[in-house]
Amino acid sequence: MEPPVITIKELAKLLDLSPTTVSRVLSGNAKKYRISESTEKLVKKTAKQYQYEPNQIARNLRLKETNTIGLVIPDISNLFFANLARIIEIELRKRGKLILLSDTHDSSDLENETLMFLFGRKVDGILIAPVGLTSEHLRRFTHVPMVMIDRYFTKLPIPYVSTNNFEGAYVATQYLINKNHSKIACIQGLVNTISNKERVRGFQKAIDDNGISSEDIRICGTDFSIENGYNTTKKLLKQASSLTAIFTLGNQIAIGAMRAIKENGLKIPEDISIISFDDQAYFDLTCPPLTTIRQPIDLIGTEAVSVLFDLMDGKQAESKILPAKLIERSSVKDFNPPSRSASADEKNGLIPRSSIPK
Amino acid sequence: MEPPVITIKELAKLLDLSPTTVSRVLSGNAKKYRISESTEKLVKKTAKQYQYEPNQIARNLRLKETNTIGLVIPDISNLFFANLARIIEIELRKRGKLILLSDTHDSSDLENETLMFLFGRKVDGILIAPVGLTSEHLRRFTHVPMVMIDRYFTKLPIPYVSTNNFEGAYVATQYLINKNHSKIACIQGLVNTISNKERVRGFQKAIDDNGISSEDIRICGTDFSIENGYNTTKKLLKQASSLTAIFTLGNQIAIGAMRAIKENGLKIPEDISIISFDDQAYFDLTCPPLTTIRQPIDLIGTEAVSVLFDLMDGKQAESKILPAKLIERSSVKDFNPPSRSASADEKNGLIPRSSIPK
DNA sequence: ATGAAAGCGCTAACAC
DNA sequence: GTGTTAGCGCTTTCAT
Repeated sequence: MEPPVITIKELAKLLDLSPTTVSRVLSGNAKKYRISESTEKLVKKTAKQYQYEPNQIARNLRLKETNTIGLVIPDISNLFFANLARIIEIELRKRGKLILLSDTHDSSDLENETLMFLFGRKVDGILIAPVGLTSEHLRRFTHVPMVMIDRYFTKLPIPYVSTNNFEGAYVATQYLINKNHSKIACIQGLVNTISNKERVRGFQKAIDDNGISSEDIRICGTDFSIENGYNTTKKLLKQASSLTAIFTLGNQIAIGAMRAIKENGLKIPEDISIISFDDQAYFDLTCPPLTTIRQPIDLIGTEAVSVLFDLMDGKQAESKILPAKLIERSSVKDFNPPSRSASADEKNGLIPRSSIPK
Repeated sequence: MEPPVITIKELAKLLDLSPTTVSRVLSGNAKKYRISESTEKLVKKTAKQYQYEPNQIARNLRLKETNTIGLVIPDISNLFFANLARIIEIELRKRGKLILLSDTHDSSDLENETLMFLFGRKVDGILIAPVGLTSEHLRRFTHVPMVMIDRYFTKLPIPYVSTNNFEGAYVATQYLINKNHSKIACIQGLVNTISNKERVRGFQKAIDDNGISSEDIRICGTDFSIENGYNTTKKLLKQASSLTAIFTLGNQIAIGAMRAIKENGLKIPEDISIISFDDQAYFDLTCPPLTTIRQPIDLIGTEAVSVLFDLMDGKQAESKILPAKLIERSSVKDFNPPSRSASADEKNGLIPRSSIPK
């Protein structure tokens, strides 16, 4: 199992040339340095023959660039980030960059550690969806080209690309209200992250604009996980019996919420309506198909990469807030009592929520 | 925007010490070289003060190890791989390694290119779910520690960790047959990959073992995408009107298939039953909840990393085939004509498939 | 208890 | 057209 590695020096000796010449040919600068065609050919042929592959580490050290971009995200198994990672990978590959991936599991400590690592690796740039709870540790890295995606901090001199979370949440909430819901729970994600805060703000604004009493609504939940969606919904169903609709602030929260609702023998939307932030491919197949606010994931990815490259080129880089879009399916019913027909749950001996008086 | 980078040399000058001493302290070898406690403390303090962070590139060049593992997968936005990536990330982080991620989009060319890149980056090891169509290009990299996950080649001297695809598919098919299905279509993934071939083999074996005529079954489809699931199902529904069950060989294929079935106004499982390879978190929420064959994703990830580290330690490394598990939900009905009740589709003017005679 | 010097593999001034 | 040399930042013999 002999590693068949050949260096430029060895190649040079083999060819009875200097490493310089070999290097020049192999990095495509033969013309520029007027290397004779015969040597150029010979070098290339021999390199191929010996399967020469440049040692990028040495190259990086010399050139002070690594063609590597750090991608730092909170959870690669969340389809939102997985999809984002995919589009980013495509964009970066086009530009000849490789991804150094780090999953922070929503831990600021891991994030900080990771950034130190990436910094040590001399990545050319960083694309980060920060955990979002603290921002100060990011300041140390403002000298490396960095753009924040999804989650961000406005007070940092670091550009960002994200969804218009406020507007998306406002639209979702208004949609619920238009369908005559007023007893609404909002199950939020990681509490102090900006995307969460903006969504909550949008929710709250719509509630206020419509003159709905703050006693009618609930804002609860702790993070973007399935478990949070599940546990919070379970609690809500136990406590707030008059609830008619739930707004989940993330795709995984929605899964957990739907699971809890189902387990409790309730029907969506007959007994309780649900709408979620962040659309995913399978939401048209759930029971029932889920009404959502879709984020422009591909656009976020391409824009983020584009902004990062502007930054690396020393150009001016502007933050971008991209619009979200309501995808209407059938998980929200027009809550207009009295209900037209008894739901299937009566068979299970459960009191259908739709018959509970306001 | 001055990059606050300080090197060991500068630190040494500042401290009026040699780079050697500084290096020794900073790499935790103060004791070993009997550095005086006072200098040790001073060095550490100053390093911290100046936020010294070792240049890993230089370190790598010298040490010939990068603490980086290449992770090569066909599609990071496929939840199977996203989940795999997550568990692998966790395991590698425990061991102080970073991930160089590459998405090959099921292209052997990209895969080959990527491997060259990774090789040039001198990754310590490679975890790869190869595209799986060709294997020869992998031979060039047999000198770097590598383990294949999910897809693999038995003829290569490279260990692998995967699911027992044959058995899983056999169980799924037998399950269908036990429910009295015989007109079954199998929508496959990327045709020549081993995971696909093994699943098809399991399907075929169950068919044969039960004496079902090959004319009753269909094996079609091209790859693991949602689109393939959708298009193939559309075609099947048009052509094979007597079909009673579909076995999809991947989670994304299942999404596409369900979407096509739904679009055609058919009901699962009343009109057509469906079972899928590769369970995902949301499959208990689809309409109806999907019966699946679950792969032990976490185990695949931890085992793969463990085998890779054995390899890197020069130890013997064994391939592993892990068991799959049937998750029974409600997308397969007992196909026992005559049907008990007319389905809802009659309202739409559609002839329910369940009433089509064998 | 500490330092000098060499070298990892590459590229780029600066020769000629 | 091609070669010499130096150096990227680090670690590690070998010295003292």
